[in-house]
Amino acid sequence: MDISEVAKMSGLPVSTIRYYDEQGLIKSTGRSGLRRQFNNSVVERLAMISLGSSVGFSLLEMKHMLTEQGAEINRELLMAKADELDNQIKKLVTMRNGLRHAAICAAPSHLECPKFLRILKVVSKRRTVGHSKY
Amino acid sequence: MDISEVAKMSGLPVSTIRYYDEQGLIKSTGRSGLRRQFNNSVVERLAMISLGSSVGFSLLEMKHMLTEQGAEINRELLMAKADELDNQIKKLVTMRNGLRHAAICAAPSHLECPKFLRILKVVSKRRTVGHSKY
DNA sequence: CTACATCTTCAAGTCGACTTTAGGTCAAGC
DNA sequence: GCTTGACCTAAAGTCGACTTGAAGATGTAG
Repeated sequence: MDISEVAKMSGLPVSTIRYYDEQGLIKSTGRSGLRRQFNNSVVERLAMISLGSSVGFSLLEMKHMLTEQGAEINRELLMAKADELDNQIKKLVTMRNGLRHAAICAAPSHLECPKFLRILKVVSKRRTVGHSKY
Repeated sequence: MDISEVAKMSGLPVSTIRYYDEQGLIKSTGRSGLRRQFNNSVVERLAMISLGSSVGFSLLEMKHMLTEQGAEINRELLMAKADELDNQIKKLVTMRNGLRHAAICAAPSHLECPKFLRILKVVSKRRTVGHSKY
């Protein structure tokens, strides 16, 4: 299938798909003339990449996670990434609860509300989901 | 307090603090000579900003959420952002479960595992936490 | 009073993740 | 056989979030 078909099915711009190809995140099955050809599986792979980046993984990280033929190291990596996500989820929940509270709180400024301030104590310093080896 | 003191207390680089000041995310209480002076409250504000960006909010979004003197519109905004986080949390949980499963799954490639593929169906198209008005 | 550590500004540089642009290729339909 | 539309590459541009660098000002210790 042609790249525009992939674009339609995945909802991603053609330019992005080409970019992911260049970066080695996806592979075409070959060329027809100079046109890249893809099979259906690339659509799932793209969905996975989109999900990954939506939760804060870099393209490089996604590349490592999506290597073909599950190697040992890969499974460990996946577990490690899952743990990172657990951490991240805690932060999100903290922030969400904080926001909901702030929205109904009577304190003049959110930063003057003790309940709101308490949530800040939970925060660690990491800015993104993953900074580990991969 | 001097900027380097703020840096020490917040764990952020001086350059970042100056940058946030330029961007209007924080305010100094004034200058002593040409040196910015800050009071303790800026440390909580910085913690809040860090938390926000760690969960995917842009600096501009954080700026809107942290305006002083809770205006009506602000509380609505906070609720809206909390809802966005709820969405985001669902995605994180989905991804985490998917990763954990993939790590123990027997399928040769994760993308061949039906359970793993199922999680992809949950995915929406949003890449970041917020693309709303603010 | 002078040295110097610490601040200042402003401009330019970096990085990831793309997008845009310019110029070129090719299969298909008229 | 020529036009057209979908594709191609390579290079440059963009955007957010900072960092770095150069050159200058200032508070404080000796």
